Amino acid sequence: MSTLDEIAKLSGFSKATVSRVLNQSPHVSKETREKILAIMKETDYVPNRNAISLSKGQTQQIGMITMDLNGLILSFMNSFVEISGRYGYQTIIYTTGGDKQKELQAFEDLKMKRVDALLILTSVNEQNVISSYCKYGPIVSWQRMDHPEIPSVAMNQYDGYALALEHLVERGYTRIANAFGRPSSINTHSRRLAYEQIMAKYNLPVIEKWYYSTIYSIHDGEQLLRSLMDETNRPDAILCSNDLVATGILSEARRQKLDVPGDLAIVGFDNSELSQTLGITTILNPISGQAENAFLLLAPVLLGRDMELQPLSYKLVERETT
Amino acid sequence: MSTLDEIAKLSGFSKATVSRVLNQSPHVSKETREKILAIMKETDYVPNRNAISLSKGQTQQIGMITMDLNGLILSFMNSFVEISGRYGYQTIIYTTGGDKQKELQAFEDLKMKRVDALLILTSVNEQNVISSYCKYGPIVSWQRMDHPEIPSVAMNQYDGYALALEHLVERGYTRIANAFGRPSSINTHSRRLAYEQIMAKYNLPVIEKWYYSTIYSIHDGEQLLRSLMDETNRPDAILCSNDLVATGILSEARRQKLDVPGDLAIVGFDNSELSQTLGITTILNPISGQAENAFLLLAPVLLGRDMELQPLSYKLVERETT
DNA sequence: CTAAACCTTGGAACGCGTTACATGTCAAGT
DNA sequence: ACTTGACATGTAACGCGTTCCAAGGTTTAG
Repeated sequence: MSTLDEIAKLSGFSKATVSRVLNQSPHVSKETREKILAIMKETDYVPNRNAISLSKGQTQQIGMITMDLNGLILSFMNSFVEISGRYGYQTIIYTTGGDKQKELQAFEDLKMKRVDALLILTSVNEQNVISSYCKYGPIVSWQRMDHPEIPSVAMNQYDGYALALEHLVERGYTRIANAFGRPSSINTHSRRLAYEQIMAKYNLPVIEKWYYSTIYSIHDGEQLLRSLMDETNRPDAILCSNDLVATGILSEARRQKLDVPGDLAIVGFDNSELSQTLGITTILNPISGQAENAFLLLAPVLLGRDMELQPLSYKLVERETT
Repeated sequence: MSTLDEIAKLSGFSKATVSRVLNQSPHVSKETREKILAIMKETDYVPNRNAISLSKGQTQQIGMITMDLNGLILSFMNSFVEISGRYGYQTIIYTTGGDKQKELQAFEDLKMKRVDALLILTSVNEQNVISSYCKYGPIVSWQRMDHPEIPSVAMNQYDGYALALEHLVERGYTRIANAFGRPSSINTHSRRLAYEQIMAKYNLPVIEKWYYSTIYSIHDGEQLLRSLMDETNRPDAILCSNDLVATGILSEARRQKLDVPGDLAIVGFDNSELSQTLGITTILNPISGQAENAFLLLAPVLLGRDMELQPLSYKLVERETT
């Protein structure tokens, strides 16, 4: 395997000139360039990425931190890999499984310059631990972060939730339950706020009993509906924190012979493939757009130029469950 | 940002000794080690990954090539990232979108030593093009490859398909249709073979008309069943190439008021999350096991030691569609 | 015809660890 | 007392491009 040095010797030019050829510098005469290129071809020369990274001080790699890989993250990842690839950046995955130590490894890799930047999808370390790594390279987050140095591309779910609520109210549903996720999360807070404000707007009762928390999965959704079946005064609609929960509720409703949307309306969140397949009304969460914005936020540092973020908005996707 | 050289100077020892401390070499006295470690802590020293990669000649990174990211690949990826991480390897994603040139980039990265090895999930380049890169590092494939130098962890689908067939026959279904994928693929070939042999074994008719090809997605499944509705002599069971197709057929069957499994039995393939959710009988494809085997196949070159592959087998997962 | 400007190319240091080989020391073995 | 060997540490080359600065040659403008 030949090296740049060998090409230099074979061609009779200096390493500097060979390097210029490699980097398409205009300061090389045509003949020289051609001679050197010919020799490169002959000797099957390929520059060594590690040497380049070492001397340039950057790797063209972006680390992506996530607890696990799931359907939602997939679409984010897809778009992010796509757009960053377009600018010559590779994406490298750090799945932490929620382990703080493992997650820290990603931050150490930023410090060691294995990656030029980090994208946090979900993280478990304290924010001040994370922010202490900001000096080593740009970090952006999907998940909302309360730190000025770490911008987040997550959207305020207030708008999306309000959209869903208005839709339900319009359709005549008044007894609306909420399946929230993590009770302390910012998203839950926004949703609750939206719920209370919209209900107030239409003079509808806010029933705190119908705030359900820590509902995340299909299974949680199934269980939630099952527990509701025993009650006499049941809600006539359930707003879910994601499409998985909506799926669980829907399949349990079918099992219980409830008419959807007659007896019960269901609204999911995210517009995942699952909701498309099953015909669940949901809120389109512009995830690809957020992924692109994540990269655009890194651009100032990575590419040295500001790039305008694209404006994003939630959309209601009406299907058969409302 | 301090360097190894600075640590050496500050501590009064040579670079070699500092390096030994870093690499936990036993040939350093306890006091020396402690002194050096103390100085490292003080100066917030972190070794530079690129320098290490350059001098060691390897990056501890494995590239994963795929046309796109989808549900099935997710579980493969999850396991692969997990096991390779356990041995200190990072995974870096190359999504090609089916573009040959983009895919070649991954192979060039192997040549340039950006990655130590490659894992092909789906590729579009000719096998002899791919195999010409074997000399630059180990390459394994999920997708079956007909090249001696590129081992594949894909399993012969004959067994899985036979399992599904035996199950259907046992249940009394005799008019069994096949929804195949790519007609020329090895998998389709194995499935067809299994079909013909099992049908022969039970003296059941093989109806070539019921070989459907290029059926991949939910949408394809829906369409297939719709077209079947017009026929007078309908199959009483459909074996699908994946769970997506089964999902499509199932939801269309519901729409058409067909009784599943009374009028029509459906068997999927892969045991994806979707099939679990919807209660589709399917064949469990041990994907995580294949992912682990993929890494184990790289182990001889990467870790310098042979590791035993784990034996894998298909399993029938009975649910509500048979 | 000369000075300023430009183009092409080279020299050498730099980025930062790793490692084969050499040296010096001290204790155990005979 | 002398050899053998284990152990701690140093020296210097190596891995491979990049880039700043300088220099020689040529063209252009005045």
